[in-house]
Amino acid sequence: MRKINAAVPTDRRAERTRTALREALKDLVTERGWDSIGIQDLCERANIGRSTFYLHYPNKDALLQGGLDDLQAELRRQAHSRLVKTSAHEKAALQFVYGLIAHAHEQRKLFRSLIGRRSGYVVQQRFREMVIRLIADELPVATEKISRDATVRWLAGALVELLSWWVEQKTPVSPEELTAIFKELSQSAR
Amino acid sequence: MRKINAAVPTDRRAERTRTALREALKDLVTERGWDSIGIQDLCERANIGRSTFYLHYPNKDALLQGGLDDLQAELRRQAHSRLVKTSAHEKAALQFVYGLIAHAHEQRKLFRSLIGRRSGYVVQQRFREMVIRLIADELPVATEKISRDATVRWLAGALVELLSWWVEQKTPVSPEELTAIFKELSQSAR
DNA sequence: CCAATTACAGACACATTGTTCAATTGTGTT
DNA sequence: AACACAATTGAACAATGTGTCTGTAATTGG
Repeated sequence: MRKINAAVPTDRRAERTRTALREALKDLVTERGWDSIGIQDLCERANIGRSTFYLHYPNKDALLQGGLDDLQAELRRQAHSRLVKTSAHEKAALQFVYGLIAHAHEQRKLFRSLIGRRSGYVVQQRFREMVIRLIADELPVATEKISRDATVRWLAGALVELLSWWVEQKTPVSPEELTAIFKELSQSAR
Repeated sequence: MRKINAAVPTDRRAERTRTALREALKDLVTERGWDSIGIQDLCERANIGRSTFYLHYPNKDALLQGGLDDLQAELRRQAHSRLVKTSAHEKAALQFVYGLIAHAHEQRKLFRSLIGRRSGYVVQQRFREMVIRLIADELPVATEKISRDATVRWLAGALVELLSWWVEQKTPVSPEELTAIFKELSQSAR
């Protein structure tokens, strides 16, 4: 394995190379999914020599990993800023759900490649973990005998799958409707 | 692509070859996950010539799909036989759920590698698709305004995620309890 | 301007995939 | 038991992709 400078590049060329690679990754994942993408393809799309790739990342996963941190940070930021905007007297639990759904609505294409059928495992996994954390934060403390963890996972799985169904619909229902559907279906969890 | 005889083999040799391959797949997935397994490895483990593999399956995915198809068929069979036994006024849907959970219980290690953290994308995807099919078959026809597809996906996501939580627990609740939990949580879908 | 860093194309060894083929072995059938 | 046929085998093959290494050219920061 070769030594990789994983830190923030000080050189403009390195900077350009990396952003080009990340853009290429985003595009290609959106178009063709994760598995079918080769390093060849990434480099061609990014207009980068293939050997240059290995100067920055040891493999495909590392590239994804790098980009994903940023993405997740942004998702959380956006979701959070939406959350604060919702009025304080709407004290219903799982307020973030509408925010998340609305966000998925605006960035439909991105979400399709994120959680849709063709995305990669790492991405889906991360996204699910994020939703699990969000739900774990907001779910009222369990009163019944059903394990809270179980409920959280159950709810998160349902939400993610519902979302991934939704973003692939051609003429989807509105974000408000979807939120209503989800809350209606999930009322047993309250 | 070569022509594959996908039908039930009439020849014992073909029968043996296929079961050997499926056993090898099960073992190897349990040991090493999905991604790192090559067709080489499968054939060595199954004691099969590499070219023989391609006489039966076009690729790794197809082998997995075949195994999952069997599982699906068996779960359906179980569910059906249960259904006849249950009294006519207990028209409970989703009979297969207990079968699936019990199966996951018996083959805990396999399921951990199948749907747990270490598995690959393809496996999870295929598994989820199977659950979606099973649910789609058994879910009562929708009466409300909520789209049936949405309900199916919602339910499938919840079940799969609950399962994947369960198989990673150290001291898990019993299969019966888990089934009860699932039905309790999902009652809004009925 | 200069030294250091980065990019590049090309070539290399290596692994994996999927196909083909002739020879051999096992099977179902009569 | 003998037959025709289907399955298996190992070897060889092209094609593709990966990761590494080289010498050279181009950009960069100082």
